[in-house]
Amino acid sequence: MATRTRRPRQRQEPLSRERIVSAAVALLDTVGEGGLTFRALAERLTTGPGAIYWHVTGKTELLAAATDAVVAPAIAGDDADATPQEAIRALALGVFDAIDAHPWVGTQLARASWQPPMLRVFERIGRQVQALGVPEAAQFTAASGLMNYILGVAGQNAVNTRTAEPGTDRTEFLDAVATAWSELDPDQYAFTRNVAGQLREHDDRAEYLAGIDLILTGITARHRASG
Amino acid sequence: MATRTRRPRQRQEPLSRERIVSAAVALLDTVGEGGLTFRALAERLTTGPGAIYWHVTGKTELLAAATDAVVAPAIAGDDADATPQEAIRALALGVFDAIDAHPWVGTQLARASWQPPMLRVFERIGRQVQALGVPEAAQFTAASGLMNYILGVAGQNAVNTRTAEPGTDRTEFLDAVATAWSELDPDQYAFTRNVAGQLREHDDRAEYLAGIDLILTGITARHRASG
DNA sequence: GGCGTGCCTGGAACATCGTTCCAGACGTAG
DNA sequence: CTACGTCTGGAACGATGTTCCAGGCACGCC
Repeated sequence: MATRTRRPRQRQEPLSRERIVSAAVALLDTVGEGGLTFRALAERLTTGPGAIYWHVTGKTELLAAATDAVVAPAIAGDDADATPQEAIRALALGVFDAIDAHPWVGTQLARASWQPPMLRVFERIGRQVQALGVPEAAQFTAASGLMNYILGVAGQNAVNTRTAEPGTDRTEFLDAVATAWSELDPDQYAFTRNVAGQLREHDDRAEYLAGIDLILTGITARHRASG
Repeated sequence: MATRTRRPRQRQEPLSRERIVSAAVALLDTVGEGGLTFRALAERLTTGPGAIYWHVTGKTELLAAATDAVVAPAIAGDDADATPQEAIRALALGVFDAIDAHPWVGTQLARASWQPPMLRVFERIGRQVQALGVPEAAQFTAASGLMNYILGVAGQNAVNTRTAEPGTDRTEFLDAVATAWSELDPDQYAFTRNVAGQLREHDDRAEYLAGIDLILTGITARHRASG
């Protein structure tokens, strides 16, 4: 009988950190944030909850790893031949699209900035801010301003997709909110009522970019010869 | 014996929604987000968990009510005689200070925008954006840009105070992060290393306001005669 | 005065979660 | 063949949000 020594356990596959993280991502994508359970994860991997803890310290680390696994590739582009503005826009869009594809990432990014994924974003933004000619003393302010805006939108997108019931479409949800807005008290909420229509029609992505541009305009306008 | 008819139950006080909410705020302030438990809350009110559910539908509503109770008074000022910029700054500072005093509010605001507290902020910001002379088509973008920035900072403040161990001071925490930054790989994280010093010295409040000003500059610069 | 009715209480119980524990299977080195 | 360290997975623990329900209390009606 041939030696079966080289088989990697005769189980299907030997359960590794990578397999766990990718199963977690799949679970999060299909069942949402609340669906990531060590028991559900164990079932998906045909094992028990205890086995997972051998490869991962806990849920916090697992979520961080899952987030990094999704965001890292999304922001990996080169800014070689692009204006600083274009590079920042591209970077911001990378984050946006990652969240759009995996809504749970929004919550996670907002909760765990200063960790690998967002730290990478911060570094990339900072370099472009430098390239923009912002004086050194103002670079931190400019970069973290952009970061905070991005994180704010991240959280909002997460909220919007979480609030919407699983079945309903995103446009239905916006429609519902817009309708609620237009029924607010005309005295107390004059402005909100007024822009309810714009909320209904607006394009998330475009609006997001417009916000980025607003900040970029502010940054460049302030640090120019005669501003 | 005098009639004891008019006494409001001879228990201490008859347990009302207000009493529950204010106990929840007190609990959140002392023990943090994770400390708000229906059991702990019941003990504080010398009752059982079940009684609370008669006045409040669940934890979500309780958190929302607690947040509103803290934020509503914090943003209740009149913008009568102030420039739009000043009014927006004052409003933003109101939110900031509320979060500073009650860190759990940050998480909550970021999670539940489009609800009473943040809706009020949105309305107030919107009016000032109007007063700024922003054309109608761009008002929604400007107002939600500001909102998203505020919500981003809200989330970050919450993260910063949550991450820091209960005992450590905030400056210690910043110091630790700054040190970690300055020990990053010089090639991969040149910019981040560079601004580590600014992170250590920076004033949260001032930095926050600077971000607001950046966006305000962007808004006004864009919508001016020859922009 | 009795007495039912409905608001409100609070303790027990349930389902589920993150996490820990541990007996044992597996492959490898001696 | 045996001993050991790696890895498994099911059971069990403590805590949580929530539901259930038997009972207490004040008030309105006879």
